[in-house]
Amino acid sequence: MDGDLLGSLNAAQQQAVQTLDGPVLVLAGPGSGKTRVLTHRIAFLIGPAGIDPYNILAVTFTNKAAREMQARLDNLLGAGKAAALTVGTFHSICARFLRRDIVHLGRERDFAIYDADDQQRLMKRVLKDENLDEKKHPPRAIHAAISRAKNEFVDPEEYGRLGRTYYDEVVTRCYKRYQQLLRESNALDFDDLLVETVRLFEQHPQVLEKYQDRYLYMLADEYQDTNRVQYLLLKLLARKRRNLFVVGDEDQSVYAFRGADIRNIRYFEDDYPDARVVLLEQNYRSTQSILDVAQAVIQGGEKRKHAKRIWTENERGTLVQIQEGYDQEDEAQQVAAEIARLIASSEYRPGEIAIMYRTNAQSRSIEEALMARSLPYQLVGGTRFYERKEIKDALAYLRLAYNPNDTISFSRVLNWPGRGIGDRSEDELNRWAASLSVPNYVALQLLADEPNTQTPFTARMRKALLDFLTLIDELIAQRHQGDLGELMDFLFGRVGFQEALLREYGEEEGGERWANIEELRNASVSYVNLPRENQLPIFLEEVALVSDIDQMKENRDTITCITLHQAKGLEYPVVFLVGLEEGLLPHSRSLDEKDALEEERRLFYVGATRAKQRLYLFYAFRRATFGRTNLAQPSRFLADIPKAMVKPPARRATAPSQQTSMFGGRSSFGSSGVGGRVGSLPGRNGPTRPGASTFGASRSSTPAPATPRAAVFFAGQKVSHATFGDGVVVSSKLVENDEEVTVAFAGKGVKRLLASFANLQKVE
DNA sequence: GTACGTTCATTTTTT
DNA sequence: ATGAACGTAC
Repeated sequence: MDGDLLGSLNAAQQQAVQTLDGPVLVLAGPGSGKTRVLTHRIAFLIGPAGIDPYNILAVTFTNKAAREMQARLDNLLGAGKAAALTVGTFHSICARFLRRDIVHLGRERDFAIYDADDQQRLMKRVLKDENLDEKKHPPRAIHAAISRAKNEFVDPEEYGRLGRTYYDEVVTRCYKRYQQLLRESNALDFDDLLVETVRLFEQHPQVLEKYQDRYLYMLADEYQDTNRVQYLLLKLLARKRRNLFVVGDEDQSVYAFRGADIRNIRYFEDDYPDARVVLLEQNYRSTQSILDVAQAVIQGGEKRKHAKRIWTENERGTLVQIQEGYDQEDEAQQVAAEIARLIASSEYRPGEIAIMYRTNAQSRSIEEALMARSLPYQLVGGTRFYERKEIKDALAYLRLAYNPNDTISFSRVLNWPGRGIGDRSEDELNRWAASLSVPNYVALQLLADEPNTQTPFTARMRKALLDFLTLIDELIAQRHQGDLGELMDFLFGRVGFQEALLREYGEEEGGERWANIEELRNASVSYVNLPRENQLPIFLEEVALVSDIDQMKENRDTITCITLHQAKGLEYPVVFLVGLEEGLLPHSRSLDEKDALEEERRLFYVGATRAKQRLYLFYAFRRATFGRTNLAQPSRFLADIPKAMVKPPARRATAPSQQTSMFGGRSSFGSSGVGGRVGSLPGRNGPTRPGASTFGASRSSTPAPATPRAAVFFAGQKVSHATFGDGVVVSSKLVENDEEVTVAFAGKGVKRLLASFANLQKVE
């Protein structure tokens, strides 16, 4: 890390870092070192300015970014110097505030945090309670409306006042019931974490003042992605001292769907007319070629208020490459082939390469292609660890041990593993508890304490329910008696977790799921040093608030497969953007809204500017969605890239009689037909000769009909040689009944060998 | 109350 | 294509 604090910064960065008091708005382009500016500013405050880190609050976009910032500060200042700094996402910071002060709102500290899945379940319960048809009122849609309202800081009453239509009325009713159930369960959903914090500050000025007096300096990253509630939070906290330092980039705003509002940048300038505005326009990350392409795409859109002039002193570098695949498998295949080539030539390591896509569903074909070549990769996103059913079930028990009134967790494990409590019993319990207006757990306690009360349960139902109550109470007792790990051991043994999984899923899958549970058990060891009472709550909170990107393993040397959204803030020497087609990027759901379309464009921009040295843009000629294949049109954003900015297309080894060149027959992207190229179907035109050209390595399983023999080796294949040892095939071509293989040997350099002669052994 | 079969929706993007 | 959700049969 940098030796001195300021020497390594340019003039604009220094200006931002050294501003001591007052509001600062930093408008920073991609790769302009804004993370460094934030970190160095904190270091500047703690060091030269002599501010106690206890008095600084930094909001990052992900928990991963928070951890990295702490690590950098340790490097700059010395380990532990910045330990008292408050740094994290809005959500984790608010959760912390609320644990401390939610009692001012007349609520309990031990609240549960509901994630997307919990929210969904709760929503279904609401629709049931309100006698609404799920078909007619999709829980997702209603919940989305509620979430939007919360992000705008609109409560159910106001929502009702604003509403005009029947649908508004339905949402209002659901919103009210939803909040009521949350309250009964002593739970907050993600949005509530922020909303309730603002409410706390507004209703209890003395609490707000406590925080205002503590946080003398505040910093926020990715400011363009803040929503109204987050904006209010910053505004309230900064009102007294006005030392608010925000960093953002309008061109990278890609979270409007969850309420992010670019206008917050303008509001900042309105709220603080004296704000110092710093522009960071120099890019240190990408080559000129990559920046040219990114700029061409972003400038093809609407006019922006703070149009920055991004520039770089970096070299021109390799030209950006646009490439068509026949379908998603071929696209993935070509990507994998090119990656294999880059790795084989020792130019790049797997960890320096990323593949980015619009939707998680696209990862599948990519994964398969990488797997087929034994290329190491990691998938960010998809089904997350903490969203697996068995994990959620285990967590539900743990949550009940902390907060037995948590309705969603309660109903989740009430009859898992099966203990004779069916839908009938559950419905009766729900209704009975509702009639007493108490949570289910409390209702069960009443049932146990007063055996003579009139209840709707048969003797058998009663026994099953009371057994469940005993189980919960044992868990609660155990939580006070031992460490988190011991609680888990007790839980798994008591409910027969492993047996239940094996019974339900069989030997193989059940075994895998149990292995996941063991992994969860392992995670508990990192909490053993905390005071016993804090282990469970802190564990549950972290589990609820970690994101996928936080889980990313940085030290592993693997190719990263990631959505464009999650890729924000990251950088890689080599980036592949795949699926650049109409309907995918821009996504079909954003086609009829101008703002949404512009957001898609920015997403493209974000993806392209992740690349440091090499950028590949891929699209497919046809693509399967929902099991149906359709012809695809190249993304309209590709049409904004002048031809001179991209590398002339690589000629495929399987060149059909007609052209395969992607520009052929078309004046530009986006328009004109795609006809005449069905002939480029790989595998139909004879054998593929792996490695014969950059993108020719499409290995088709279709047998080669008319060639003497097929190639045995392909780019990326690991081989071993008697003299040279282990190596990786760079390329291979067929020469007069033999195969000429170019191999990169570890430590021995690149050799050209004849397969018949060299006795190369395939490894794996 | 489970076990199997059929249907249906699912794909934006996430703290 | 795949999995969740619902239905009918034991």
